[in-house]
Amino acid sequence: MTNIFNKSDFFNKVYSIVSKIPYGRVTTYGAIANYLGSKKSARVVGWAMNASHITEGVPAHRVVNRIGLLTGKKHFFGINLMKQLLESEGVKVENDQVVNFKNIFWDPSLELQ
DNA sequence: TATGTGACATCAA
DNA sequence: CTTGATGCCACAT
Repeated sequence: MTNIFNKSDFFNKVYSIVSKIPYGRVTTYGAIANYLGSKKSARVVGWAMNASHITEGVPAHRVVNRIGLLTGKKHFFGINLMKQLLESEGVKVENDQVVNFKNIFWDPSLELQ
């Protein structure tokens, strides 16, 4: 695979990982940050998502916080968009929280290999 | 250069 | 259970 990260690694790494999230699965900011080596850098992952609206191939709706809460939904076009996208993939969302989150959680450090 | 903010996570009280 | 504080890194002003 071609490495697009030369200097600003974090952002591009985040994009790379997020774009690899399988259909119908979700992951967390912390999991990504942890995979990148800094477990406490989850905020930067969030920042990357914030800038991802200009980056294609980044399904930011598949990234939620550690409890499966759609904290970033308000940053989408509409409030319902994030939920709609997830539900259209088979991910059930109730009260802005992913149902069976544990079940569909996708951990890059475990499954990306 | 310094300060503040943020789609988070974790711990202490 | 809730609230507050701290760490982390990039970006905006």
